[in-house]
Amino acid sequence: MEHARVKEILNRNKSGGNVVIKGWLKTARHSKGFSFLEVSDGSCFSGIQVVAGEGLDNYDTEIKKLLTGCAVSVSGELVDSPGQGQKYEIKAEKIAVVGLVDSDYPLQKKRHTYEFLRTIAHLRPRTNSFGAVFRVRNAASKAVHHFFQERGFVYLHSPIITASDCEGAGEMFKVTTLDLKAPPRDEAGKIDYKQDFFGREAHLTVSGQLEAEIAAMALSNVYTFGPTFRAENSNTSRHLAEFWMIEPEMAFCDIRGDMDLAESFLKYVLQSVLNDCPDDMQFFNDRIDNTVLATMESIIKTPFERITYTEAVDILLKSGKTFEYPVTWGCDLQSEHERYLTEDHIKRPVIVTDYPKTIKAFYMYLNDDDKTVRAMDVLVPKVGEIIGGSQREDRKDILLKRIGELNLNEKDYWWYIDLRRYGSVPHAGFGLGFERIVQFMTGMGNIRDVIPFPRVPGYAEF
RNA sequence: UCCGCCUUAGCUCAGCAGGCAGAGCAAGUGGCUGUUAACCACUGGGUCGCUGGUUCGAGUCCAGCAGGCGGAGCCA
Repeated sequence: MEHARVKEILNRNKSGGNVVIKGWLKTARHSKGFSFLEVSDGSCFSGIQVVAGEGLDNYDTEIKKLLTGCAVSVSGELVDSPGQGQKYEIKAEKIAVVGLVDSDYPLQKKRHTYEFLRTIAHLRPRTNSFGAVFRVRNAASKAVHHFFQERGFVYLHSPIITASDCEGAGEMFKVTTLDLKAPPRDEAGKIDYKQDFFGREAHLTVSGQLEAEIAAMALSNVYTFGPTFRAENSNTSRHLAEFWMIEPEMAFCDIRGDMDLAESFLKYVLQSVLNDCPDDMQFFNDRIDNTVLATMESIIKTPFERITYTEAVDILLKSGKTFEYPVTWGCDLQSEHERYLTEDHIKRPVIVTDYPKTIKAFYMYLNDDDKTVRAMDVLVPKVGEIIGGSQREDRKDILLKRIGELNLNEKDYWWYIDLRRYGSVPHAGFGLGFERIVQFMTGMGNIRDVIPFPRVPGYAEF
């Protein structure tokens, strides 16, 4: 008899019949003559209570000794539970002990700190919190693909190793097979990367955007969703050295279409997670952050505010608030500014557009004022910037001028410039850190707790 | 990288005025016929982060280092 998942059993509309489940004990309560075992298989937030009586042939030898964490296979009858707190329970007819635990099993029935659980990342998926996090992460991931697939976007696998050092977004990890103790040198005494694996310097990708633009110029609408690496020495609750990024790119699209896509994307993913993981989301709302459900629902319902950078600066100047970093037109918006805009002033997500060209990347579309570019940042309460995007500069002469102004080397961008020579069209896209959105939905304070195995400066265990 | 706080049993934490190292949970043993972080009793469990200093005496005071956390910068 094939075994059932706990989720399916709990969703049944009536008890009765024989079931087989396999899972791990969340807790075991032993009394004289019988035991209650709560078995979880990760299929949903809740486990199911198993009642084991002393009539079982291995009751004295095995069942009585079961501890939290033991793996079991249970077959029995699904019955209505007379106790409080659960609809059904399983009256065990046979319990096979599949895997015992040593007595130093670190997970207990009480609350653990997230700091401690990070040190046992191989066991933390078994906790309520992390089970819920990973199910929500999965649901969000599924929603990302569904959203784009339903709209005819092509999933593009952009490279993880890149030899172009022109991506320009942050510090990169080097990829090499050279002997670091004695690398080959050229005549000037510099490391000779011609002898390296790729015949040139190579790095882990910091963005798939430029490759996504290539694909968009043929397939019209594409998206990437893959691992991304930043070698920055960032020690914060919002940064990882390895994270997952989503980058859609649309041909024949301007900044307005980009904003529309970003807004419907966020709403879609949030709604999908609410639909797929109601119990997990209820848990986050009850135990982690009692505003997550209300915030998500209001984001889904309310149109996002849209303001320009210039308007944002005005709002900040007129706010009467003193910020640690003073606001002037031309400065980059700091976390405190973004938070004031989205949390205090507008009180919902806001898309800020048309930033000064001096604080944005070379590839963003230059406005007619010659001062601002068609960039857009989506700011949400609590997290701040969750999406950053832009309409891309599709005019070759202006792109070349911008590359010159920023003292970049045209040669490094030869293929990117080529795209502006061969059938160039207006196009736009954005980037989104996947963990940021999972953080936002779950209310988890530290980004290290929404990815199974976090990589941060000084730490890559597991 | 900068600023601040923290580090005592497997976990969460007390401890003070510088004078024998504590509790709850977990684990072990026993008890209990419906539990829900079950309950009751008993037992075992410690390099008080590391190094140095002050002192008759340091978990406690001082310095340095390491690790963790929070905030900031960089950024998604």
